[in-house]
Amino acid sequence: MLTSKGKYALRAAVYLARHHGAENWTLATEIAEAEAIPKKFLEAILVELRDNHIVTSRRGRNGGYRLSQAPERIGAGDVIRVIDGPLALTPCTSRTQPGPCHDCVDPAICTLRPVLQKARDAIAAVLDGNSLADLVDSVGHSAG
Amino acid sequence: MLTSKGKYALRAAVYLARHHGAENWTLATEIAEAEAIPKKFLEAILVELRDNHIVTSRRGRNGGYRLSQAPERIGAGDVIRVIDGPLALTPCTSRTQPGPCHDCVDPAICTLRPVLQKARDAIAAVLDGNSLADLVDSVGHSAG
DNA sequence: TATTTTACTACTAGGATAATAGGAATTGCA
DNA sequence: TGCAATTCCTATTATCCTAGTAGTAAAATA
Ligand code: FES
Ligand code: FES
Repeated sequence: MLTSKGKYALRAAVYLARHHGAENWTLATEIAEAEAIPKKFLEAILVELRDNHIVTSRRGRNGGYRLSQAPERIGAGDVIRVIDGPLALTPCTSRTQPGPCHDCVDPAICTLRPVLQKARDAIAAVLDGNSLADLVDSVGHSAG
Repeated sequence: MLTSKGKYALRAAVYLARHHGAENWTLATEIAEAEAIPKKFLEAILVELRDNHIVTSRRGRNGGYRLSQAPERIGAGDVIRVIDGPLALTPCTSRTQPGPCHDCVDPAICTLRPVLQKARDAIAAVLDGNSLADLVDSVGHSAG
């Protein structure tokens, strides 16, 4: 399951994708109200997305947030990874943040890993294969 | 990510699959030692698996645990669902425990659901498509 | 009846989640 | 220059979840 934070982040990103334009800065307040996300919580999320180069921010009057790249070039998986961590089901099958499984007796002959690896690949294929732009016009008819 | 509990459960189930036989009862202690799982914790896990008809138990001397069905008929996803909950990334995309997403403004026109639905289907295809028997002999060459 | 083994109930330490609060820093405008 | 808007930063909090541990009861067998 995604965390609320992860869902908020994805919804905010899709909102920015929907309102994406050359010099179009969107206010945190606007996103918070439109998507019913607690404002202060959303601010923290946007800062994390900024630190990970998903969004760009501008302070002061006429400030706000916008996507760092075109919505077509940002995958749903990119946003989720930043906020909720790796898509994989175990450290040993993560491609972006690989690590050892401390609780597996002998990782070299682990019987779980092959399946979990396939599961990760399947999840990543879907989440990385759908950009924010895809999500924007996916209501009712999701893309491949 | 799976929880440790979920991984323990899957490892225990694979152990039982590897030692599956007509009247072959395996001790919790044996599994715990072989898989380096805290014994008391494993007992609690096995009770949950029993309550959900994944394993069958027998008390007293010569007691123990065994799979309720042939290893070929139990999917990896079945075990994970019991211990870690739905495979889906959101309540709205769960097939086994569907529920509303309280934090989505209007679920009827949710832009996230189509992709998340595909993600769930992809995960479920892998995890339900691989039985415990598949896992047993999957070291190094995972099955389709 | 003694021993083995599962079953049940209760408890705990630590960490993660989902926020909230208050103010500092920056920018634009009058 | 000063004010207002807006992001940014640093705590703090309540609640739940995770990963166990401890002790005992119940059942089956020899
Ligand atoms: S080594 Fe990662 S699940 Fe076994
Ligand atoms: S309704 Fe479930 S993610 Fe929007």
